[in-house]
Amino acid sequence: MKLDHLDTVKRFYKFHKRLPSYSEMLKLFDFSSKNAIYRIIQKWIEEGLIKKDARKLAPTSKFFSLPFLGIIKAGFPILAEEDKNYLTLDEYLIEDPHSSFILRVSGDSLINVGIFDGDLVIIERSQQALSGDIVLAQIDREWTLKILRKDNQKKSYLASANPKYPPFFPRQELQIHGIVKAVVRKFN
Amino acid sequence: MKLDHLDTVKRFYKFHKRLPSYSEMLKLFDFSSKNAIYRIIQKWIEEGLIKKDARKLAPTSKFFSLPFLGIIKAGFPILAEEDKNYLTLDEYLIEDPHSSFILRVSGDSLINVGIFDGDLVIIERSQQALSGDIVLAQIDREWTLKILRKDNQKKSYLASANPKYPPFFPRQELQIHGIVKAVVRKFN
DNA sequence: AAGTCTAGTAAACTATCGTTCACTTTGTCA
DNA sequence: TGACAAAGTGAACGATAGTTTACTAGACTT
Repeated sequence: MKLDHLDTVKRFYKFHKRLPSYSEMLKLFDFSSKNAIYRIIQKWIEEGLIKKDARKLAPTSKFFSLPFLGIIKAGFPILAEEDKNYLTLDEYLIEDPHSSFILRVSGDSLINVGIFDGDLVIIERSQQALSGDIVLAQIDREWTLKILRKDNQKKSYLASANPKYPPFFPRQELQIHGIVKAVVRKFN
Repeated sequence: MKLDHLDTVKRFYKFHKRLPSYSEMLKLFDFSSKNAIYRIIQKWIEEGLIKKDARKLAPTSKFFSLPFLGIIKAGFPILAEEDKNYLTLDEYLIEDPHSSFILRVSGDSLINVGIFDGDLVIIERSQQALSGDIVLAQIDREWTLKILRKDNQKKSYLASANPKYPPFFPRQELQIHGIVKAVVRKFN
């Protein structure tokens, strides 16, 4: 597969975590006039891959992102949605980076909600957890990841998402430290 | 929660997709000498949040990433791993951005491998799929997302990960278009 | 064959970049 | 209280940034 100029810039970005300057692109593309670069950049700007503010280059999210092809209905053909749809996972999954962190899950107590042993969960420190939320909690001083439930007396307790484990009622106290906002699993 | 200088820069980055220049930081931090900025940047470089190459600033992955706190074993306390561990989801999940794309899954045929209705899957166009891989395939011209199996005669067929669906043997042809590399699910 | 696009070269320009040096203010700790 | 370090000011520096204009060679029309 041959690399065009955009691929070269993406490679540069991946390695350096920044866009190359015009003079750097001169070398990368083996050109000898900055004007050639200027024109190429203009084209990318029109295509929405790059933008400029205050005369400085910056990538757009289209630059980073993967094509989002559409929905696959098991048993049905692909419904390819709008042609130009792109997605950056970090942006999609993490709404408030400031108050979020990642944990690896060990154990099978949440398999029924599709959280498996080894999965990563993104947790947001949060004030208010609702019944049904999957929460990082401390129940009687012991940390755990479970589903928050409130019974009809509004008393909170924790439930597993695996029928083989019973619900946990706090003896003394139940502290909610965060809400699971997303799960992520990598195969292999 | 009060914003320190680093937070301000992160906000700027999130919005502009680039780091602010020294003069821009002057305004952001309300300083009046570039030297003050210079010193702050030096500190961030020592902390590994920012780096410089060819006199140009660039963030490191530590800059973007969420703290990876460790493993939570259901029923056991948090095992907080090494203090400084960071993770960027895009980098973690997508190995080859060039040949990857995203699809939203509709249907329950893969629930047993933890892929639910509405989840996003990251698919890599790939030459070689192994038995057991979850693949995007075309079986007798119909697109689907299933588990690839090979029987003892090395004949390929597709299986669901839901016992209520039978395996699919191709009448004429079976084309593998990609392998599912990761799943991602957002709550709410 | 003439005319028009496209993609590149070459050179000059200003603004801003990140750096450096010398000095001043503020805070901390003995 | 005095000393020292940390944090900020202010000004000057050369290097590089992105932009602009003018020109050229090849490819595509018609």
